[in-house]
Amino acid sequence: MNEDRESQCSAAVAEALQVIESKWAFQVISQLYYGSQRFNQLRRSVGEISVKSLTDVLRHLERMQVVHRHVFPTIPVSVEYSLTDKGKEYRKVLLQMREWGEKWTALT
Amino acid sequence: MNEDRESQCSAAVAEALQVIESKWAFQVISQLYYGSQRFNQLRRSVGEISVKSLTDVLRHLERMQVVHRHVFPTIPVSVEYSLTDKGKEYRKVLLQMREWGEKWTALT
DNA sequence: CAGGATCCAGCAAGATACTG
DNA sequence: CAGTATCTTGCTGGATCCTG
Repeated sequence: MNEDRESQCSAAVAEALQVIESKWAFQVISQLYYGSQRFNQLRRSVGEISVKSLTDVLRHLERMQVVHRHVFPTIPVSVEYSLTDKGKEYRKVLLQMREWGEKWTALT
Repeated sequence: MNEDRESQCSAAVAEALQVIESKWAFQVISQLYYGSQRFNQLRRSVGEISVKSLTDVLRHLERMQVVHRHVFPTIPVSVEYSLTDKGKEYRKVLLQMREWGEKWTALT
């Protein structure tokens, strides 16, 4: 039986799903495709997101190794967020979504 | 400026994201790849899902035209759920997720 | 500036009981 | 069988205040 294969596949998809589990994740990732951004900068460009939500999603993406956090010891400190290679390659998933979305929304 | 292009792209991705917005959607869709299933049948194969949650996600997927609902006027009635063409093609997205997931979880 | 801590409202989602 | 209706609750996520 190929239950192992099954569950492995599910696990892989689950991992990908986790990335965008938060409703803000997609927007954050999209913004970071334009280049690294600082916290408040990101906050503004994303739009109506609370401090808590942004930190939450950033911590989440950081743990998933999709986003990298770089602290500059200036005064006051500044922190830059950028996509890791893993994060950059997630674009493929998003592009596939876009392709699907465009195909099926076109013929409403 | 290409803001239109931008927002169109976002909308397309948003559409795709909506499909799996519910945490059960992925499981339901996966099950339906095996073929159409009836309500309680689906309930059992998905696992620990409440009646409400299952009806909710099915209604949602139905409105997104990802799932088709077919009622057989037997006594008692039986209802079969299956994937539409739009739903079947969503597999591409899932496969892309799987590919990404497998690549990056392999090297933990 | 970049968050940590806390408080609270609102909704998601489960359990349960009932129906055509 | 395939739901609907209702009640209840746990957790999400926003607002606010505070700190290194």
